[in-house]
Amino acid sequence: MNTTIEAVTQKLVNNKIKPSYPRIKVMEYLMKWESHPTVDEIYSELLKEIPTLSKTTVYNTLGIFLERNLVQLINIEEHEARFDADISVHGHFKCERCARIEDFYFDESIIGALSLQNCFIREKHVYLKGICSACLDHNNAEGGIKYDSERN
Amino acid sequence: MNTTIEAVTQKLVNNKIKPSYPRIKVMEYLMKWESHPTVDEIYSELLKEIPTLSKTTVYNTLGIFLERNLVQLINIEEHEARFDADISVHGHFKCERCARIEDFYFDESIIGALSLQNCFIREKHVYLKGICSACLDHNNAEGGIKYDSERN
DNA sequence: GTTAAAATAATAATCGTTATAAAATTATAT
DNA sequence: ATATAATTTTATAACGATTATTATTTTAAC
Repeated sequence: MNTTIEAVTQKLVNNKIKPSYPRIKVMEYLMKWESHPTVDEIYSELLKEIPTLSKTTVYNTLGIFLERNLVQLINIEEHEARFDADISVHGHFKCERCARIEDFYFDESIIGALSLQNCFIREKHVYLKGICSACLDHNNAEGGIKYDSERN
Repeated sequence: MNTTIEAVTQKLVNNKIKPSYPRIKVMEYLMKWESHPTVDEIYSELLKEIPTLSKTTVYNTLGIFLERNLVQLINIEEHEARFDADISVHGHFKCERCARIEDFYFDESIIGALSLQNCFIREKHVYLKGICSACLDHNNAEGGIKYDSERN
């Protein structure tokens, strides 16, 4: 993914968003670090580069990006909005132990079937919670709780 | 589904939850009306029958039910926790127009595949947003916006 | 350069939820 | 039965993420 200032600027301009410095930086951050950051993470990280930045601006900016469908809102935990610049339909797995969020991909035709015929579907969200393989390994090494690891 | 007081009481007792009146009523409400209510909906509805009820009790009760895995938390809209007494893996479709939430079922083996090998998966959540068929019909009758209705 | 529009920042308000502490209820032991 | 302890419920306050409001700054138009 091209995350140069020019490319990000172009992306904003293409979507009729005036490419102000804060906007460029927020988008750049989302594209560069695909960590599904919270507002606070974005804010405190960018504050290092933009000392005058306010959290309101981050909220406003993300609101615009959502409206224009440049990012998607990830709603895994109540009271913790996260943002993803990858707007393709994909799933998120959150590890309850290390809190990391992993992307995963699937054939999106599998959902939205059956009873939902004749609906207009705008958004598809899939998320899982559990313990990631790395944390399972640690847990097992320490002789912790026994979890059934899932094999597909 | 059996939603008599006795059956609900039994359900709580089986899960080592003391079957107090508020708890029975909250569970009964969730089982009877499969509308995925918010805390406020549960609270204001039950207040009619239990005038001394406090919202804290509803929160506490739902918290216990979540812990014991008697209900699941539905996280479709930020700032609007909803609860579902159907803990089977199934999806929710929320109509952006009429706000109704429809259940839908799918083969759960389809998610959690691929990259998530060796993870322990505790929860699977799938939700969609869009316009339901009824609202699409109204919209079309009124000559509103054109949506592509989805046919699977 | 001056004026108008837009974006940003600072501040306050809102609202769902959680925490705390008091009151009421229920269970236990004598 | 009654006193005591434990649990549950209630009332109240606190919290924190988000939103609204207003002022300030920046950008664009003339």
